[in-house]
Formats: sequence, C-alpha cells, structure tokens
Amino acid sequence: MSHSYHHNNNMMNIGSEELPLFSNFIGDQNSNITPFMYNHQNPNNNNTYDASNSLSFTNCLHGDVEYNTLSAAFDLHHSNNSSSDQDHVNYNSIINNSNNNNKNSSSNNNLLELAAAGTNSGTTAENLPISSASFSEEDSSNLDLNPKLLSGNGDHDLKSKNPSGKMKKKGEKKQRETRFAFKTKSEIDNLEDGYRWRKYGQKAVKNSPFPRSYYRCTSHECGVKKHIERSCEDPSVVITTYEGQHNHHTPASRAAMMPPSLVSSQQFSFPTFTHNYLFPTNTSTSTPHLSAQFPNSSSYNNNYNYNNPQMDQHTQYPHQYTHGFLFPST
DNA sequence: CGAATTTGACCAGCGC
DNA sequence: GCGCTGGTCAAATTCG
Repeated sequence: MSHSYHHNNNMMNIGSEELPLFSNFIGDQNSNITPFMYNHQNPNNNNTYDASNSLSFTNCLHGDVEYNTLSAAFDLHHSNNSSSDQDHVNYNSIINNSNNNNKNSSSNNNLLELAAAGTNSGTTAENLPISSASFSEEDSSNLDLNPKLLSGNGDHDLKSKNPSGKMKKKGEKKQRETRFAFKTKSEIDNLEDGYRWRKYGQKAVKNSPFPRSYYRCTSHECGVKKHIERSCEDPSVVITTYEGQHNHHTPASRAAMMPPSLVSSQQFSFPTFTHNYLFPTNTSTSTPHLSAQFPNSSSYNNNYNYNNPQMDQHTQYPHQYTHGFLFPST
C-alpha cells in the first residue's frame, strides 16, 4: 500500500486513502491562478454535455451569490430538456462509476475516464489544476443515501464507549461516511465555508511535513467532520476533506439563498464556501492570496440566470469565486 | 470564565 | 502478536 502523497490523472492520495480525482479546469494551467471557469456545455450541441470538458462546476448566480456546483458533466447521458435538475450530478452514478472504474477501465460511462478525458492535455502531478475535487466511498454496494445516515445522528461516528469506558467492542466495523476532498491554493488553512467548526485533533501525517487538523461541525447533532492538511508537494495548496453531510443550514443561513433549482431538486445540500481571490499583479511569479470572506453584493454582475446553463465560459467573475460542494440528500 | 485550541495518550484497523 | 498509521479523546492550556 502506498502512503505517499501523489496524484496522477486519475487518483489523488490523501494520506493512505486514494481517492478518485476529478479535475478539469478550463484556464491557464501554467498560471498560479486557475480560474474557476468551466465549460459545462457541449459547444456543438446545446442540449448535451461535452465529455471532453467533463467535470466540474456549474456557475450560477442567485441574487448576489454565485454558486459553483459540481455539475452534470459527470453524467454522459445528460439529455436535453432544460430541467434545472439536470444541471446536477447523479450521485449514484458518480459512486458507481467511481468504484467500477477501479476495476474496469473499459466502461464508456466512466467517471474517472471523464476525469482523465478532462485532463488530456497532459496533466501531471506538477501541473495539476490547483483546485480539484474527489469523492470516496468505501463500498458502493453498501452505499446508503439515507440522509439520516449521511448526516449522522450527532455522535454515531464518535467512538462509543461501553460501561467500562473502553471503546466500542471489536467486530463492529465503523462505517465511514461519504468523503469529498478538494484542493485549493490558499494561504489560509481553514477556509471559510459558512459552517462553524471545532478543532478536535491534529496529527502528523506520514510523508508530509505538514500536520493534519481535524475539525467537527459545532452544530448540535451534526456529525460532519473535515480534516485539513497542506500538500507536501506544494505547500501553498490546501487539501480539505469533508466527511458526512450537514443536517442543518449554515449559521449564516446561506442555504436560504440557494437557487430554487437546487432547493427544489432536493438532490443535494451544501456546504458552500466562498473564496475571494486577490489577483497578484504578476501571475507568473506570485502566489494568489486567498482570503476567507463572504461575497458582497457589489462583487458580482448579477446578470446570469442560473436556470440557463448557457453561460459564456470565458466570463470571469471578478476576483471572487464560490464553491458549492454537493452531497446527496436522498 | 466559558469557549476554543493544543497535545499526549489511546484505540482501531491493517499489513507483515 | 507486533508495529505502524490514522483518527479520536480529553485534560491542560490559551484565547476572547
């Protein structure tokens, strides 16, 4: 088993865990700044999605807030009508494809192939896009999208103790929740995502000079955890891994601002976090500064209809991005 | 002074 | 069984 920190076109190792890597960023990959601009539509057919630009985030504006949501690019069978639900990932297909791919790369509807297809310009560990995302599920056959299980009951993922104070008895294999990891170039380790977190541990990680910090959502009966570490390959890159699903809105009530298409679909819930990039004057040598702030209303041109996926792929929201990370709720 | 963080100890799981 | 590693606990410490 490899414990190294490496990634290739298809996989990203986070500690000892190898997660399928989904990355396809349209932008200058030689730049330190990777614009979060995604072509999520087949330019040859407005009604289908272009597999060659498979994954990534669908930008949408709702009110003052731009949401980037992992989008339908995962779903090659994406079809044709304008139902907003179809802008979103079929989570089951993600999981199944992800797992299948580890065993059989010949699938023509394969998530990792999609990811690879999206990086066919020769993405390597060196030029991997700065921001990327991955899912992990230990056993897709046991995948249960019951929101109660995904969101946790508050402590079911904590070590339960018997009357003697010892940990849970042996043989009860702990079920790990769905994980979602992404990388962000940031000077700040703990990126603002709208939720409140309490740090409960920090560990040195093998083959990395940087420790991993463990956080738990402070909301009552919310079992969501995340851990944060810096990439040993590029210390300016932060790797954040979420585990579980929030069973509540963000303290800032940002969920209330979700586009109705997301809310009504009930396919996913958040978290969402917002980055403010301050572009350096010389992008070839500077490291972009990433501050953790919520967007302000003046930062966006509120001219994008989130129900209309037809967005100019070259449109660049000025210096500010929001990532929405989507978890299944049904 | 309560909340949040730090940090050493402990435990589970896994490979050998 | 042993050693290694990731993950968590909880007392001590720091912070606001």
